[in-house]
Amino acid sequence: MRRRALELIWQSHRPLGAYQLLAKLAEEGFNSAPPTVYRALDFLMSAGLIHKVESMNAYLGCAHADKPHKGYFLICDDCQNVMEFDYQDIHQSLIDKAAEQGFELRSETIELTGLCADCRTQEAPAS
Amino acid sequence: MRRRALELIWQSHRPLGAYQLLAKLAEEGFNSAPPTVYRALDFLMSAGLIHKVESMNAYLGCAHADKPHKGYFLICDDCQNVMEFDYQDIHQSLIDKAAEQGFELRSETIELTGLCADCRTQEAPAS
DNA sequence: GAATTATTGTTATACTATAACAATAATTCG
DNA sequence: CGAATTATTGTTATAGTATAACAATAATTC
Repeated sequence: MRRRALELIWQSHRPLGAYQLLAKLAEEGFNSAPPTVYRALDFLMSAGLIHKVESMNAYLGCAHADKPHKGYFLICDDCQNVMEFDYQDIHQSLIDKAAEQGFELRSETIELTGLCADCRTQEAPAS
Repeated sequence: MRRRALELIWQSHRPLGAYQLLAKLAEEGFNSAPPTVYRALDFLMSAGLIHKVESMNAYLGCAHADKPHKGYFLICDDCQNVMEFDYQDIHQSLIDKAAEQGFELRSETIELTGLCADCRTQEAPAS
């Protein structure tokens, strides 16, 4: 059931809401009330296999399940596609910046929105 | 009513949930059902006076209401206090990083958690 | 001061998430 | 093995966050 949840999240190239996932699982006969789904999501998150996109209340397969705990996202306002990226420079800058204020960094939520290359092209018809 | 909402958010030094705000307004006689409060929050956000902390579903007074649209937060896991900071280097790096992928940046959600200086001291009793 | 626009009120409901307890399945270890 | 422990899933109810849709009032414009 967790495995199937993960597969469904992976298959979607945009973030999936918990209840969207629930519906898909239900279609397949999994008798999945909200707690079941949220438990699966929690498990997959703590296993570092998915991330939560806080600004969308949605869940996304992690692009590199090896390195734990960094989900930096580029979210297209138009098509909702999400690109995950990893940016060591920024990570280090944030650690340093936090440390300057005596703050010990534990987790980072970095969610950027805008227009992806494809949608920019489409929104500028007369180029 | 928007003014009062803003004052209440400013008075709180940690992020305020919409329903917490609603309760405070109700105490003062404002007959504020959820839509009223959310409308005030939307207004204050689009005016650049407050930010939403996505990872907490809570709202926070903006530390520099002049420069629009940048809310970088350091959130203490322990005491929930939030420090807002502005970091031009990171902002520029993000723009560049996004542009590398053909992405036109519009908004940034940067929410960092960890331990603030005070709470670090307290959690390390034998120092 | 009538018409327009902006703001607030009201009711109902949708969406997101968890608490609390029950049942079942998997694992451990004598 | 098989009882005890631990992990996972099922079930019911409810808490918490947010918005739709329409009504009423207040402010502004001309």
